[in-house]
Amino acid sequence: MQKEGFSPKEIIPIVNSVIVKVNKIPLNKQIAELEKLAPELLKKEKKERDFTLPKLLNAEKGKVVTRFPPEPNGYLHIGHAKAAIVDHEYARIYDGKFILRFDDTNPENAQIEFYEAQKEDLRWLKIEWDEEFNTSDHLEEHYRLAEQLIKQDDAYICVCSTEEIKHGRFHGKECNCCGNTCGDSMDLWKDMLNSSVEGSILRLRGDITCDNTAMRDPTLFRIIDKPHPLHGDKYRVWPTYDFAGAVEDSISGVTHPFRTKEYELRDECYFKLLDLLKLRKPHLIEFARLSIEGMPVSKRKIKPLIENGSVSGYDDIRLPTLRGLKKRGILPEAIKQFVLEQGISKVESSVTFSLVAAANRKIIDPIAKRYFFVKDPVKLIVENAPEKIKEINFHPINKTLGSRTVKTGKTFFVQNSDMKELKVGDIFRLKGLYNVKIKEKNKDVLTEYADENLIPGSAKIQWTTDKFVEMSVFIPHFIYIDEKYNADSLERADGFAEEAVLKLKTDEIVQFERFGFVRIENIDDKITGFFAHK
RNA sequence: GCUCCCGUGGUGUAGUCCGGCCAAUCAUUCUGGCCUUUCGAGCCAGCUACACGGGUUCGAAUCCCGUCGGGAGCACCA
Repeated sequence: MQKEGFSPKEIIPIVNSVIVKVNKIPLNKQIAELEKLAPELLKKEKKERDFTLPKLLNAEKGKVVTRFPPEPNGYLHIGHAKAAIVDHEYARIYDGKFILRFDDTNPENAQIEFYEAQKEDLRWLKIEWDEEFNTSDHLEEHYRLAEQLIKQDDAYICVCSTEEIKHGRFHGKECNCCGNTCGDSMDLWKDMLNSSVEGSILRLRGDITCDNTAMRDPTLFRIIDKPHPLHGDKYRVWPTYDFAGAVEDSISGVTHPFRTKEYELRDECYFKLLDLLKLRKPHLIEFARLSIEGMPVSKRKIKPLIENGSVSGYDDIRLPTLRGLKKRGILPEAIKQFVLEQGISKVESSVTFSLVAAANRKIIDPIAKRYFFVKDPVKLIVENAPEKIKEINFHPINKTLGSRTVKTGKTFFVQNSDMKELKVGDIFRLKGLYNVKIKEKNKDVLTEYADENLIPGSAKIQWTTDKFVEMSVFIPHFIYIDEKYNADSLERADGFAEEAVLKLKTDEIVQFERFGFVRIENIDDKITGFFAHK
């Protein structure tokens, strides 16, 4: 508009006067007029939102490299899944490379079993990596770079106590070690590596008065005299996260490293280190941690529960670990969908589990077989019951799932809660079978056969015959409420399932009609269910 | 205390960089209806949001200043 010589200032008054005129016309005439002039403006079309991740800055097809850098110190949870999925997804979108890197530079944390366990978790998520390595395998290179920093006098050895260092950093005061020359530091560094000196650390010469406290001469290397799960006693000087993370991202060619936003303050340190080392600088991106309401992710909260037996282990269905989610019948595809829906914003938020459930339901509803499970069963007798051999489909729409055949007599079991809703004289339908009329409600419920025609609006409830299978379904609830462990977080629903569930195998996810989606597990020949969601 | 990040309906999220196409997206939840031999799915409708206060501008969710609220960091843990 301005290009054509008009300015908004000139046009706005004209527009305003026209609006006044148009508004004087009755609404229905306005609509009629618009219908003639531009009918397309009257339709409001629904926009579809796609859940692809936003474009990456400085990204070129074929040249994007991402990485997922877990510390092998536990099983992966939904938070890891977010990082891994985002990393993996970007590499895929840009035809790039995705690296799995174990950040195992603290022998006190790294544990041998978790290298493989985490890979299993990733494979279950259907995440494949193009390259895999351990940061601990690059230690010699880290040492070389450390020495480079010392030679440049950009780092120095500090032998002060933790307390002194803390104090100095807090008040922005240098310690005496800061005056160490590069010669001094190099000698002390060699001592760290080769002798049994204790307590020395290598510190970056940052800025002890910097507003960003992460820059107040952060620790780059420290001594940890503990055998490493992969390298044993070979090394005792280990890089900290600040050093190892920056260096590894750079030298392994990562172009777009992602991390959670609690590291944001360390960005400055990250880039300063790479500057001093004359290494390539990747494009760092931070996002908020992902947390699900009532399902804590932190080890601080989960570990005690495992140790005191409040939960069965890291695969407890109340936990947001990948193993826990798997156990309750959440599919990896649903987790991926859920994560991508959340995107990579920096807003700290707590998401309801129903978003996970919705994603999962969308996938399993069309393919999950339906079965009858009767919670808190009561006996139901049908007078004049015709003996039937009835074939009932496993799915209302998806006929390829087949059917089962049930032989019925006059004894059934139905849910106590359903019977409470009905009174003597009511007619309801044994779902898939026929109608019955309630005659008496005592300990058992006495009914009589009441025709087979469908009665619109009547209750249709699930049932079993007297050939039932006793089983329990475990239902998870919030494990933490207001920062407190919820002792009622695991509910057990006991009841009778129809005989056909005996043919189910471990890991099958079915729907118990009017109950919910349940993953089946055969434990010691006893069939058990784990509740996923409604 | 200091520094940094964040603030869009009940819950998430798009839009914020680069002001106008935003009487604000999509999902989920909830409510009502339709449909259905499930309380599931599907379909339709509805509710509810730019934290607050100033400023800049013809025009602000978007830019500036301030306030408030939430989070993070101030580790020899990542």
